[in-house]
Amino acid sequence: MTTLKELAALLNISVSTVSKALNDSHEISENTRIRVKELATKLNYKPNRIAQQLKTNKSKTIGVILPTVTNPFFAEVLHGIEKTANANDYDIIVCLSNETLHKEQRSLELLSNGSVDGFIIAVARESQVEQQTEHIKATLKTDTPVLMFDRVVHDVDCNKVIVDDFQSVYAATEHLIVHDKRKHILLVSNIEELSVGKLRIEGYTKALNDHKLEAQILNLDHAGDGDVERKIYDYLEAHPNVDAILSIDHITGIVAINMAKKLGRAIPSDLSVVGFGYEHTQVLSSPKISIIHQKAFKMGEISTKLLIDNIKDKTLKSRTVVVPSELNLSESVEVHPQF
Amino acid sequence: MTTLKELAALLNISVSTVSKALNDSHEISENTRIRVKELATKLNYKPNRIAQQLKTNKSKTIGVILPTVTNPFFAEVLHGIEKTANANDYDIIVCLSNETLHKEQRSLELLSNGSVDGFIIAVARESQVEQQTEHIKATLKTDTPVLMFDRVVHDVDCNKVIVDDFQSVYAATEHLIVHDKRKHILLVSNIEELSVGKLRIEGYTKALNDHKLEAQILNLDHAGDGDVERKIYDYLEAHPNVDAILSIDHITGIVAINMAKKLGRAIPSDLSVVGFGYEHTQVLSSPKISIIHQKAFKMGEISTKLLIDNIKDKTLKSRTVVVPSELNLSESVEVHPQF
DNA sequence: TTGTATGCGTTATCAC
DNA sequence: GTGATAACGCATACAA
Repeated sequence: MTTLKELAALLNISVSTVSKALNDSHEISENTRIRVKELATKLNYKPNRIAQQLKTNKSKTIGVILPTVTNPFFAEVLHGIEKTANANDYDIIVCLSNETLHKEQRSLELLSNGSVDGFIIAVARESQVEQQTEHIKATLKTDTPVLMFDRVVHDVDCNKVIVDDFQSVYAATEHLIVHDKRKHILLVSNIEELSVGKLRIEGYTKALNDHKLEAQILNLDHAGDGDVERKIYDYLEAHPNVDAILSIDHITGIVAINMAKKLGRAIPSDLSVVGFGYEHTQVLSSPKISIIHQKAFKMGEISTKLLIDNIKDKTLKSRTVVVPSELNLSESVEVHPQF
Repeated sequence: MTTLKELAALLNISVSTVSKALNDSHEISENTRIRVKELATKLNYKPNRIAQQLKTNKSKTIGVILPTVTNPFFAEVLHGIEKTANANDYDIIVCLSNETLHKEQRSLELLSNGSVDGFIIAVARESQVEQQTEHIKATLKTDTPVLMFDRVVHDVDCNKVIVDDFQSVYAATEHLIVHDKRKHILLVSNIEELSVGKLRIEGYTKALNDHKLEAQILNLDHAGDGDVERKIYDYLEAHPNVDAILSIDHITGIVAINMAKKLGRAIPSDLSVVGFGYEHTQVLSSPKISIIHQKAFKMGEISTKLLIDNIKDKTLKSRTVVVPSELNLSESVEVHPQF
C-alpha cells in the first residue's frame, strides 16, 4: 500500500506537504497540488483508514449485534442499517448473538475498544428473558452510544426503535371481529417469552375483551417443526368453531393455512388467517394470508440515523421511536381474480 | 478509554513496563506485573484495537460483500462466516451490493485501505451477467486475498467455494425419472441469467437427454410476484401431462405446489415437486416439497477457513472447493403419517 | 508556499 | 527488571 512517505520521497517534498496537497489545503500551490495528486492516483494511493482512525479517535464504524440473520425480519433490518450507514460514510461490523447472552456480552466487550463508535442491538432471547442489562449499561458508561431496537430492555436509558406490537395486533384482531365478523379467533404463538410476543398477545387479548369475546391461545414455544404442524392440525380438528387464526410470527400462519385446507376449511370464507410477514410471505401462501407487515427496512434506517446523531452529539437525550406496521389484507395481493 | 500512558502515570512507572507487564513478559517482576494488572482490570483497561492494527498492519477483519441478505441462502452463509471468523478472532464488515456492480466496486474500493485483511464475496447479478472482473482483479493485485463463493467469475485466479449445481440438479432430475417414473418434468426458473442458474439448467437438460426425455422450461426471470403464480398456473393448466416440477430457486417450488393443488393435482401421486430450499422451506409447504438443500452454513464456514489460511500465507495457491448439496425427499419430513 | 515537529496508542529494540 | 526511544501512517500546530 502506498503511503504519504513514499509519495513524498518520490516527489522530493515533505510528508506534510503531500498530506496538505491531498486534502486540498489552501496553503499549497496549484502546481504541487497537481503534481501530488497525479502521482497519488497513478500509484493508487489511499489514505490508511486505520491510521486516520487512530488520529481522529473515531472508527466511523457501527457495531450491529443481532440475535440471528436467518429470520427475515432481522435480515431486512440489517439491510436498512447497511444502506443508511453507508450513505453516512459508516461501515458496519456485524455480530450474531445466536440468541445467547454470552455471545452478546462477548461481542460488546470485544468491540468496546475503539473498534466502533456505537452499537445497534436487538437483544438475545436469553438476555431479554433473564432481564440481563449489565453489559449494556457498562457499554453506555464508556460513553459509547447504544441503540436498541425491536427486542428492548426497558430498564436501560438509551435510544430505542420499536414496533407497535400491541397496537398492530389489536387493530388486526379488531378487523377480524368487526370487518370479518369472526367470533372464535385462535392466536398461535411461538414467541410468547419475548417482550414483543407478550405485547402482541396483550393486543389480541385486549381486543377480544373489548368486544366481549373469549381468547384461545395455542402456544408453540419450543415446538419442533413437525410438532408445529401436528399441534395446529389437532387443535383445529378439535375446535371446529374456530373461524379465524392470528399468528404472531412469520411461519405458523402459513402452516395454519395449509392445515386448515387439509381439514377442508374454506379460506377466507370459513376461516380468516392473519400472520406477521415480510417480503415474500404472501407469495408463499395460497390462498393468500393477510399479514401485519413490520417496516423492518425502515426500522433499520431510523435506528441508524438516530445512532449516528447520537454519536455526533452525545448530549442528546434518549428517544423512543415507534414504527407503525401496516396491515396488508389478502385481498390486496389478489392480483389475479381467478386465483 | 484508559490507555497505557494513564496506567503508567498512576503507577509512576514507564509505559513500556506497563505494556510488558500486561503482555506477561518474562523480564518483568512478579510484583509489578500484579500491580499493573490489578489497576488495569480496576480501570477496565482494554488495548486500543486501532492502535494495535496500525502497529501490526493487520486489521483482523474480513470484508464480506453479499448481493443481499434477505435471501435465506446468503443469510445462512453469513451466519457460517460470522461464526468461523469469530472463532478465529476476526471481525466481519458486511457490505450489501444490492445486486449492483457499482455498489460492489465501491465497497471493495472503500475497504481496500487497510480496513480488512481479505474479502469474501458473492458477486452481484449485474457483475456476473456483464462478466465484470476488473475490480476484483485490482483488489487481488494489492495483495489482498479474495475468496469468491456461489456466484463465481471463472476468469479470476482466487479461492472459490461453489455448490455442486450441475450435479445436484442432475441427480434430482434422475431421481424423478428413475425413482418416481416421471416423464414430463417441467423446470421452473427465475435465475436463468446467473451462472448457478445456467448450471442447474444444464444438469436438468443433461439428465433428460441421457434418458431420452424432452426438456420444458418455464422462465420467470424478471416476473413480478403476481405474475409468477399466474404463469405457473397457466402453464400447468395448458400442459396437463406435466408429472413433475423442478424449481431451481427457493420460492417457485412452493408456489408451484399451491397452484397444482388449486388445479386439483394430487401431490405427490400425480405430481412430484422438487425445489431448492433452506431451513424453513419444507415447513412452509403442504404437501411437503422435496428440496435440494444447499449447505449454506457450511459454505460460509469453509469460505472463511480458506480465506484466513490465505491471509496467513499468501503464497498458497488457489483452490476451488465444491460443497455437495443434499437431496431431502419430502418423505423424510413426513414426521406424521396422517398428514 | 513549504517543511519540521509532535502525537494518536501500541509494541519492539535497545540501553541502563 | 526497568525505561527511553522509535516506529506504524496520518494530520496539524507551528516554524521558516
